[in-house]
Amino acid sequence: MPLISAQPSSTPLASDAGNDLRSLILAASRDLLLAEGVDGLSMRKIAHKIGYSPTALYLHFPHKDAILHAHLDEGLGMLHRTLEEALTAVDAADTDARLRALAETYVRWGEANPARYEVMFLLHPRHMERYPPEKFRMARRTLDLFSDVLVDAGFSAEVARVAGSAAWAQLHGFVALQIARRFDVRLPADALRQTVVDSVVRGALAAR
Amino acid sequence: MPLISAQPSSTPLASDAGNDLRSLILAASRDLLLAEGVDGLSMRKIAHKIGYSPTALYLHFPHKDAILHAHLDEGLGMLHRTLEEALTAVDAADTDARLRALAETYVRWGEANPARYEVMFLLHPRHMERYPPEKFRMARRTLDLFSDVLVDAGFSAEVARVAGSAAWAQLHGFVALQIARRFDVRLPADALRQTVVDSVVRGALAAR
DNA sequence: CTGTCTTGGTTTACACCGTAAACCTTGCCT
DNA sequence: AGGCAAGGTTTACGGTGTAAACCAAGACAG
Repeated sequence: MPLISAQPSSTPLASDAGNDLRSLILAASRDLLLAEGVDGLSMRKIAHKIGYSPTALYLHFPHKDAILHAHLDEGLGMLHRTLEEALTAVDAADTDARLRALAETYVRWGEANPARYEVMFLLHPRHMERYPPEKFRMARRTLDLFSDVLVDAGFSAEVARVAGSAAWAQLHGFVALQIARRFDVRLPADALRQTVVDSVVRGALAAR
Repeated sequence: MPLISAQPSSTPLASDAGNDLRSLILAASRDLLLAEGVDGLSMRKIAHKIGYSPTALYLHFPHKDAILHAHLDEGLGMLHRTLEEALTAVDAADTDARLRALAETYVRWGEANPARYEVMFLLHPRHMERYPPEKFRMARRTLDLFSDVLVDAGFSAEVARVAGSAAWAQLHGFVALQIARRFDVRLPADALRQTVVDSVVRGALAAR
C-alpha cells in the first residue's frame, strides 16, 4: 500500500481499468507522456504522481524502457486501428484512393499525436535494444497495411514489401520533421503535406 | 593550465588547428561523438579526455548544446559541400539527373555518417531551443540546393520551395529509419534506397 | 615595488536521473 | 505459533548538466 493515496488518471483508458499498481503506472506515465513528451517522463515523477516510491515501479516493469514500450504498443494499436478505419471509408478497388487514405491518415495521425509518435518511431535506438523481438515483428503489421494494398493491386510480394517500406519511410520523414519543427514556419503546411502524400502515392504505384 | 596533459585528437580537422581550449574541446567532443554517438557525449567525458575540469568547458561554450551545435554546423558544411560536388559531376541541363544526384548523395551521406546526421537532424527539439536563429536560416541553404534545381527547371519559387522541402523530408525519413535500424533486416537495402530515391525524384518533378 | 583587476581555470555543490540491494511489514498457510 | 512470500520502502551508487564560490598567476597603475 502506498503512503499517499493516488489520484486517478485524467484520461483513463480501457486498458488500465484494473486498480492494480501496473495500471496506475501506465495511466500516470501516459499523462506525463502526453503532457510533457517523452523526456518529461521519469521514474521518479511517475512514482511521485501515484504516491509510491520510485523503486516500486520495478516490481511491475523491469526497467523504464519497458514502460515506454507499453505506450509504444498502445500507440501502435491506435494507429493501426485508425488506418484500418480509413481504409474502410474508401473504395476497395481503387488502389490510388486506398494508398492516399493510408498516407494522409498516417501523416495526420502523427501530427495530431506527437508524443505518441515520438515513443513509437522517434525513440533513440538505445531505448529499443530491449524491445521484445516478437513485438517488433507484430509492430510491422501496421506497415503491412501499405504493402497489402500493393499486393491487392497485383504487385509481387517482394516488390510490395519494398515499396511499402519506402512509402512508410517517406511519410515518416515528413512527420518527424514536422514534430521537430524543422520546417520553415513560413512554408504552407497543407501544401507541403499534400505534396508529400502525392509523391508517396505516385512513387508506390510506380514501383511495380 | 590543465592538471593532466591532453592527448591530441586522432583526427584533427583544419577547423581546430589552434591550441586553445576551445579547439581541444571541439576535437575531443568530435572523437567522442563519432565513436559513441550523441548520447555518449557528456561534459565530464570531454573534460576528462582533455585533462580539464568539467566546468572549464563553460568558459568557452555557454552550455552543452552549444557544443552539439558546433558539430551540427560542421556536419552541415560537410553535407553541403558533398552535395554541391555531386551536382558538378552531372549534366547541368538534366533536371532529373541533378535531382537524382542530390537525393542519392544525401541519403548515402547520411547512412555513412550516422553520428553527424544524428546531431544535425535527429536531435530532440529540446536541444535546438537555443540554436541561434541566424544559423538556422543559414542551415537551410543546404535544403535550397533541392529547390534551386527545381527553379532552374522552370518551377515557380513558391512551388520549388515546397517541393524541395517535401523531397528533403522524404529522404530524411529513409535515413532516419535506416540509422535507427527500424527496417526489417531482410529487406534489401539497395532496392529500398533506390525505390525511395526514384519516388522522391519523380515526386519533385511532378509537383510543378 | 606594491596593490588591484582580469583571465583562466578548479572545487564544491545542487538537483536531477535509472536502478541495485537491503530491509521491513503484512497476511496467509501449515 | 512459525515460516514464508508478496508488496512495498529506504538507502545507496554512479551518472548527468551546470551554478557559485574560490583561487593562482599575470598585467598594469600609482
